[in-house]
Amino acid sequence: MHEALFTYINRHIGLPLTIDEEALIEANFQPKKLRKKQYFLQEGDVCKQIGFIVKGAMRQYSVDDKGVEHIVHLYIENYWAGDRESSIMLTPSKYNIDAWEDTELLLITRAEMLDLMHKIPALAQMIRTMDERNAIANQRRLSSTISNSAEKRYEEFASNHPQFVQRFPQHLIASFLGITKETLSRIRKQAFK
Amino acid sequence: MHEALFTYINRHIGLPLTIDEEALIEANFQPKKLRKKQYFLQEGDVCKQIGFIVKGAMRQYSVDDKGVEHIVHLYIENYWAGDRESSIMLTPSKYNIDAWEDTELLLITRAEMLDLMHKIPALAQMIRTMDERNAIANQRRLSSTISNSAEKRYEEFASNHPQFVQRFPQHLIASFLGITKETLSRIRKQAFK
DNA sequence: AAAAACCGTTGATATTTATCAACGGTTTTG
DNA sequence: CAAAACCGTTGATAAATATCAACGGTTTTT
Repeated sequence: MHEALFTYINRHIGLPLTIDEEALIEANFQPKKLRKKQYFLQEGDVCKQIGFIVKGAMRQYSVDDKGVEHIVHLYIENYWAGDRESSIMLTPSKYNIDAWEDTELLLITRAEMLDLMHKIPALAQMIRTMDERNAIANQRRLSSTISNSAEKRYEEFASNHPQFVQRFPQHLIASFLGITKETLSRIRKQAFK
Repeated sequence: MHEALFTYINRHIGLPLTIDEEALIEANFQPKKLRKKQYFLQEGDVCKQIGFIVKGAMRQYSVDDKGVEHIVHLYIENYWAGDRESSIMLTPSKYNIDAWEDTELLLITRAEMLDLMHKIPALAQMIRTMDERNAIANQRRLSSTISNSAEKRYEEFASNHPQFVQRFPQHLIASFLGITKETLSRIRKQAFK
């Protein structure tokens, strides 16, 4: 099960991991299975661990006063799920994260991760790269959200992330884009002619 | 002029910088003055440097097909201005950054910064903290943008960032929030009764 | 000091998007 | 396998927000 993680890490660093490093990583990442709909994080709890997704799909969302869910992140294989703010600040999370499909995760706490990063420089490098890519992706999404119409936002998303479009139902994609499912349905109909 | 940077760094690390470290930093950050409206970065150029703002105010924005500006960031003292995506990927930027007020900056290239981070561990730690805070702020902004109405977004922004509200004109704040200046004007009028 | 640019506001109107309700066709669950 | 939950769609309507044009009061530039 840890193979997927080794592959992921090796793809993001210069020299491949040594046997010893792999052993250290294996010892620190705890496997966990979630069945569809099970929670990984619930609003109000502190996010103590982050999870690398080996297999499956998850979503992160907040729930507003009216009970409406707002999807802030969608995750599939090779993504890291967690609430960074809660995890770093040790504050109760405003988000829920649950499994959309049956999911296999590898879990690690922030403290363990920091420790591992000291022991395995390549891992530290990988995390930095991951953070950068993440920052870039967030910047793009933010920019798209404040600059573009719902239609353009969807087109952009669908062309950049076709895997998500085919994997998650439309109403989740709509929420992720900050629009209602009805509006997305109409946008797609429109785009089709 | 570098004093402001030392103060900033010391506020974000455990032990204060040594004399030698301060000298090294001073040697690597190049002072630069921009007059109001001067560009720091123009769309199409690669962002080669990032700038620490010692004094002044700047804005980062894209310009759409219709010529409308969309403000993606507003900066004041103690902020770092730059386009991370362009800087890391060495791709032409989609953004402009210019001085809203006369501004004093300290500039450094990415390569120089990475080098400095190796030589001064505390600086590396500071940058990591800065990145984390930034990631958290972006996450919050994104969440607010997809979940809240224009009115709520403005209220949240005004209460979290009063300095910006008093320092930048309303039409820039509006653009930053992804709404028009007329809508913001009406929201404020509404809120006032 | 005059001219020009900038800024916030307002009114009238158009466009975009949300809301509410209903439906038929899945898929999941007991 | 029957009931329930889920999913996407559509229509009618309402609400939020954008657009366009104009104004008076700054502030900046010449």
